[in-house]
Amino acid sequence: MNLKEFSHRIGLSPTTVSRALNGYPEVSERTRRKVLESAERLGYTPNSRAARLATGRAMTIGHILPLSKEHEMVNPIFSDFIAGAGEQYSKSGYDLSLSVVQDEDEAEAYRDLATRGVVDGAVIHGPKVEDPRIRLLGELGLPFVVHGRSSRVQGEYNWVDVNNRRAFSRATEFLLDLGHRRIGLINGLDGMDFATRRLNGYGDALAAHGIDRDPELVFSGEMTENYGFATTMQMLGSRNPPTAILISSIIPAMGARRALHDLGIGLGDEVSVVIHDDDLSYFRNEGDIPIFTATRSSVREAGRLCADILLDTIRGARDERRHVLLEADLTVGQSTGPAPAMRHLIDRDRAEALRRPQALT
Amino acid sequence: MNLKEFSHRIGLSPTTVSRALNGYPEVSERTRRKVLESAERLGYTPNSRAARLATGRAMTIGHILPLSKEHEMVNPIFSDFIAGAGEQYSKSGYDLSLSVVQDEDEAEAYRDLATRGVVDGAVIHGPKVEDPRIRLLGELGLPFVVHGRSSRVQGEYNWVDVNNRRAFSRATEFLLDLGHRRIGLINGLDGMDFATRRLNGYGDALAAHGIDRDPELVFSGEMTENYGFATTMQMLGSRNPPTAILISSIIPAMGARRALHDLGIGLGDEVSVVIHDDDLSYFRNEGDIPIFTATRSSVREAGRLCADILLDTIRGARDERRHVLLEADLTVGQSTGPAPAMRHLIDRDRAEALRRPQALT
DNA sequence: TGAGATTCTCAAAGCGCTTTGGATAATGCA
DNA sequence: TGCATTATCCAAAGCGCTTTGAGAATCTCA
Repeated sequence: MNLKEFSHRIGLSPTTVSRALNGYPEVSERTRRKVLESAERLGYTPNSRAARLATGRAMTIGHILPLSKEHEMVNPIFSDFIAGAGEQYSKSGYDLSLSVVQDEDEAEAYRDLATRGVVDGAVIHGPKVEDPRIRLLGELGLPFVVHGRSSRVQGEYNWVDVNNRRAFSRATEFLLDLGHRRIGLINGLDGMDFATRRLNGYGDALAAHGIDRDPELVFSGEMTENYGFATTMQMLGSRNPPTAILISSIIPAMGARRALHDLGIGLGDEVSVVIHDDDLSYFRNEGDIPIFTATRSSVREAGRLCADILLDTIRGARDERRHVLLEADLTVGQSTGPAPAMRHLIDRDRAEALRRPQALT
Repeated sequence: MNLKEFSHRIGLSPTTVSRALNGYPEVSERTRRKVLESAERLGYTPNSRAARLATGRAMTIGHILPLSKEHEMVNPIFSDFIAGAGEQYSKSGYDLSLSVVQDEDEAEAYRDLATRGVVDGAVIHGPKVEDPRIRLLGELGLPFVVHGRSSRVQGEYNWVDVNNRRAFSRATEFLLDLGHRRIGLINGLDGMDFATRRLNGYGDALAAHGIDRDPELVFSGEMTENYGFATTMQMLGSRNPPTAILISSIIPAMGARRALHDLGIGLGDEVSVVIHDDDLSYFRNEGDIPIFTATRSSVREAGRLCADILLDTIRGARDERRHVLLEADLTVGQSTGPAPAMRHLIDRDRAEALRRPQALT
């Protein structure tokens, strides 16, 4: 049933019905109630295709999921992020359009989304250090928000990011305090902005303690379980292995744990591990004492925030840019302890305190 | 720029331009080339909102991601599935609309998608044993495909499923052959169709060997790491622990491995584990000898197949239903071995052969 | 060369909604 | 009661595309 027929059936003009349904003030409460009721009863729902053409609004937000030919991998945080964002879209009556494209076609995909007029805004996932998509969306005039930031892009834009640098310098400092001096870093893919910031945070803390960064202890790659396994194996098999490792995600941390197990090395005991925990719904690092000592920041919450910001800029007249910087608190779990060589040196009470679970914010 | 302006600029009528762009035969090749070229040069792309209204086609497939208030968890296979399906949609010029809703609102969400006319078809994820969505979509007249099946729903419909029963009876038989008699099952959530089929396959194999199903060895729940840990702990802490465990996904298998490790029990040695592996991109069970002995079936491929089938039924005139039943081959990895009590009884050569990696199809 | 067939092009009518500008009915105030 | 407001409602004009039905142009072949 279309508007014409529906309005005719209930003895009103299409105009009035449309106004009643869309909450315009020109229609009396009594009429509005009657319209809503009849729509429910007769099963009338306005056709969105027509509404979108008439209003010029797509009522849809675009997300692009790029797949690279080599890696063929979907970012494991993607689904949690989208769940968070999608929740907010639903609440505001927006739809979510997801385009899966080969990564070399990504720019074209954004352009397409914009010119075809199927979205009112877009989200940029996984920004690189110098990400061309930011400029592109700016030129296209499509409102957008970045999940993360792009260090080498100047100009203002909307973003929601974790304070990666701070989180990783905090985590590194924590390990340094425990007496660790050789600390490995299993980081995300080179070129990703978050990976760079984390590397810097790690480097900052080491530098503050006068420790040189050993390139043999720093890895970058896609965060799979196997990657965590392989890098941990490599580090621990070297002639000068680390006593502690920082890992950028809980997924490679699974691989690291496997490596430690295979080598018969005690986690949190002989080798300490601190992870960054995105609080993935199927992989909770929880319990009285979490398994891993971790800097945690919910990626689902980041999704919600991105959505809120984007919807705000789409609806809002004011043209200001909005940012959110999330702090990732460090929570001590079972995976960290005093550096082996230090164990007898460290004050017993202090060591005990450091092992106790607590938010160190 | 719109069609009117564009066609005027290149000295043609809107009709001709539209036909040229949409590949109708009424336009000469020369004209078509000229139009395509000019569109490229002048940056004209037809407005999809208008096209959708005019054609009555949404050129969009709907997926619904339900979130339950209690679990708050996103199915970890979701992103890989969607990546597979999305790939195919893109190739065919279809968009993918993703609705994130509270699970109690799911039926309403499908209804909404259909009546608002924003999708031409939909995919049903994670069907229950008796799933009302199948009937609902049938009534709505919306083409759909189910990823999985629903045992207690009669009537024909499109689906793509893994032969779960066969996979799990195979896996169970494999363990029985290795001499295991007490075999645990860490299964998916009760009520899910796939979980029921897997339970049946497991039960079939046990029954064929005259073994009663011990309810204390069967668990159902959401497949998180912690779930795998907790159930494994519980089983191995009982007075009559299993010597082998079947696990429905690699995620809880991580938890099981953690439990074994914590208890100091050797994986594949003292306790054997067989998993079902969805071949998640960030969690590959690979290597010369895979870590886990597993029945494997790529969920990404299932996504591709679902998309193909759905697009086919949307475009195709013929009203036949289509099914795909995927067989999950068993591949032997490092996580299985002869049952401890049997070890001295089993012929050495045979045991060796069973440990060797191979597809047993 | 011209009739018929073929190829190409076009004007105009939707698709189902929103929204403007104006008409009508109801209400308030003197 | 009469006039000015105000509260309701409506007709009609788009939104930008597709597609029908038909006309103009070109081609084919006797």
